[in-house]
Amino acid sequence: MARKRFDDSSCSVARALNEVGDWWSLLVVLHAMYGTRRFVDFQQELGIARNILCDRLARLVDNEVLKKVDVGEHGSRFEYRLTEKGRDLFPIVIALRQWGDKWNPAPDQPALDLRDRASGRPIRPVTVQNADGDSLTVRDVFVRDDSEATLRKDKKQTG
Amino acid sequence: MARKRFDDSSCSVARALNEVGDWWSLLVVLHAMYGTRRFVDFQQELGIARNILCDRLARLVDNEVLKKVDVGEHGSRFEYRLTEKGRDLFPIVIALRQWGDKWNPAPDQPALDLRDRASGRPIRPVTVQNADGDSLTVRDVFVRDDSEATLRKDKKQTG
DNA sequence: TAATCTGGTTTTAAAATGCAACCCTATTAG
DNA sequence: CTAATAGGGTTGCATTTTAAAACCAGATTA
Repeated sequence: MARKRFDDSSCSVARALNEVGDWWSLLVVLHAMYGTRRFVDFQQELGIARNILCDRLARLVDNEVLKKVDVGEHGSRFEYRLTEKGRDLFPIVIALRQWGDKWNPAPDQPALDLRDRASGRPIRPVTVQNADGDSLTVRDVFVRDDSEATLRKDKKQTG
Repeated sequence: MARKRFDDSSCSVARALNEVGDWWSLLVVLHAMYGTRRFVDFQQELGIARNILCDRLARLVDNEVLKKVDVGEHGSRFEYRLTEKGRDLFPIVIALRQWGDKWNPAPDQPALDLRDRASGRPIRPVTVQNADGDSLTVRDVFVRDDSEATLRKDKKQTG
């Protein structure tokens, strides 16, 4: 049988992956962040099959990550632009890029150098931080269980 | 034909997605961060097919996101534990969770409450920051092109 | 000795993917 | 005015992946 979906999963990570967790969607979002807006440009830059690109764009529009804008200009009639929800994927995309650059660096070319437009200086590595802005590892955090405040049972859950 | 792979892509995001960008891998990593280590536990918590779990665990071990440890204890003979590379996915997983909680909140239950173990206070939203620690949007950054320092040509590239 | 647990592999059917070909509208070239 | 071309898709088909369930084998427990 076919791929399982997580639409109604109690885990928000699973629900997020349901919207942008397949092979192409996040790459489409990435290129949209770099300024790509037109169907043919996505297609050529990504090397994605046209029907798959159609499907991904439609799904991203359905999920309100992109919006489809009718621009009546010569030839190119539609543009796909990021919504606020889509732009909000920025930390995820950058964190993925940094992880890839760190652990699977391209042998020949250097890592992409992203900089703050205002200062011209490089951005920081994306980290999880506490209220004071100190970076935390997975071992530095705990889940404050909801039931902790009321009743202690049924701990294990997907998510 | 089958799924395209990005092993040799010049884009580090594509290479990262090649390792953890499918439907299950990141959920496996997520549960590993929550403490899951044994095959059967992953299988039950995720509701994943056993053959797919086998494949994902093997791929994650191949990519050095997990390591397979032989523990000769009663019954459970292997454990899958996160490597440093795997633990380094922490910001990505948390950013995904926060994005999911923000844009697709579960109707009934509240968002997972992650806290700093030391202070007991909630963690911050994961953001991209400049050198001073100020949060940046996608519009606040630019790519310092490598060729910018030498020669200005051939701008467009996957990644 | 039988039942059970762990960690798989095999089989089978349903989806997803990639490629190429086709379609329709709007623009540009001649 | 007609032909060629670009944008944005849709359709058909062969190949891969996936999911589910059945099966398997070594070690432990009953």
